[in-house]
Amino acid sequence: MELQLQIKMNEALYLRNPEASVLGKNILKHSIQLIYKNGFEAFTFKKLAEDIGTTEAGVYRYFENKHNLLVYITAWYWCWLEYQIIYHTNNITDPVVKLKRAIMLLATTVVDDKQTTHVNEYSLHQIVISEGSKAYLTKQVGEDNKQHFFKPYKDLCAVIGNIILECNPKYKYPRSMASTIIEMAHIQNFFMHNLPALTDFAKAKGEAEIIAFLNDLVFLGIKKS
Amino acid sequence: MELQLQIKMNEALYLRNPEASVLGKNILKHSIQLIYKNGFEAFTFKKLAEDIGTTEAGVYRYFENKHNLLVYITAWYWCWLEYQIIYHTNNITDPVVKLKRAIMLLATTVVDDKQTTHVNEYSLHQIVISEGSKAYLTKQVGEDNKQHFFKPYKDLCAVIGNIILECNPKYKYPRSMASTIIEMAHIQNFFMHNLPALTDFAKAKGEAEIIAFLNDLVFLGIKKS
DNA sequence: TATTGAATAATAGTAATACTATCTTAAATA
DNA sequence: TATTTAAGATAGTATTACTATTATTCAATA
Repeated sequence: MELQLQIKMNEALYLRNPEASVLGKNILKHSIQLIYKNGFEAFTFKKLAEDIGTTEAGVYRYFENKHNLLVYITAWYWCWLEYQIIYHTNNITDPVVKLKRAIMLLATTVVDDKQTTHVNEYSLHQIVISEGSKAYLTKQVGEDNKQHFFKPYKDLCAVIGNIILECNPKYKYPRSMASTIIEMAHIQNFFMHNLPALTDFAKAKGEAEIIAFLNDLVFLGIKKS
Repeated sequence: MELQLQIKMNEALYLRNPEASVLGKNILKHSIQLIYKNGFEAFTFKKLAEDIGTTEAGVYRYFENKHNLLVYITAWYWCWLEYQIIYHTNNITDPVVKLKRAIMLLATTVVDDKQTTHVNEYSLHQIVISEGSKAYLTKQVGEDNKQHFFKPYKDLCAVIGNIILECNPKYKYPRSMASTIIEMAHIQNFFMHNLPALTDFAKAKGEAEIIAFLNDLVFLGIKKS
């Protein structure tokens, strides 16, 4: 049996649902490829269209602009990751073990998930690391937020925040700690690979060390006194 | 006596030293104004030139492109901040007090420094919060790093990392902890103002709470066991 | 079978962006 | 005074980020 994991996205993010047609799925697949390869700045709908074998106008029928497409694919990633975390912590009772598992999932290089043929999760994870924050670091963040573009990120943050509260119901900053873990899992990874002087991690065994650092940070930080 | 604080910047960042001429200083001043007001995406050399009363070509004689200008002004900020931290922790002997002071300086809204007439530190601080990471979140980060564009950030990180080591010489992640503090001082501030669900801070007494959170994070994290 | 409609393809066009080039003038310096 | 240097003025180009229009395909419905 093969389950098709379908993620329901905010309709305000697109003009036409990209997961509901062949062209739409191609737009997602090739966007992820191109942004991963050349970065978001160099990414244009024209290049994307050429890559797919359609026209610029074709892409514009799905997404208003490339910013919304970036928000879409990062939001998709947060949804997917929340699902992964809930799935992999499902019947764990100890919240400490749960939180450790969540941190591991956040900080580990993702392997491509065959359930979603039109999304390469590995590339998408790398995009979230390098380009993810550009989705909200804009002047329109307020407008975008009103349209609930960032709900998937907030939901993930809430899930992790709640595990933190399970560990220590008296901890005062569960959501800030959660967003710190999420951001740092990515930023420390980026620094390790690109600006290693900002970290204490060797590229070789990098990920394990990032996880150790985050575990240290969290469990010492939220410890009951 | 008025001391003129002169910050010596990496020469690879500019074509002509902007701090050495009236036009150059105007470019810095008005860039900061415009980027603060409209964001980096909407910022163009044409608009900047119009704002100053010069021509696009005039601006291009100082900076190769707007990316380098962003790197320049953020690097300037890191230099300035490092100076502030060193100045304000100068004759403090207790490293814990030192570190607290540094965190406060990192997380507090900056007041404009009258010593530097062509740089509005308040606006620049806001730019570093909202646009700062775009300086390194690019495909050229490797190239830029080879030219030492990010040295000021690394130096600041090293200064804070060393204070951390003074507090606990055995702590394993001084640099990652330092970059975490720096990044989080800004990101939590951004989230608090724009995506408050990702934090536990009320806009009202916000900054004090961010400082409390960071202190918590750091001092529990680096405590000798 | 004919008709409709939805998705897509093909083409064209525009304003703005991110530059480069060249020429002139004005000021500073040797 | 001659010469270098900075700045101003103007023009031009390829690319980007769109919008608009028309034509084609194909499947569902009357």
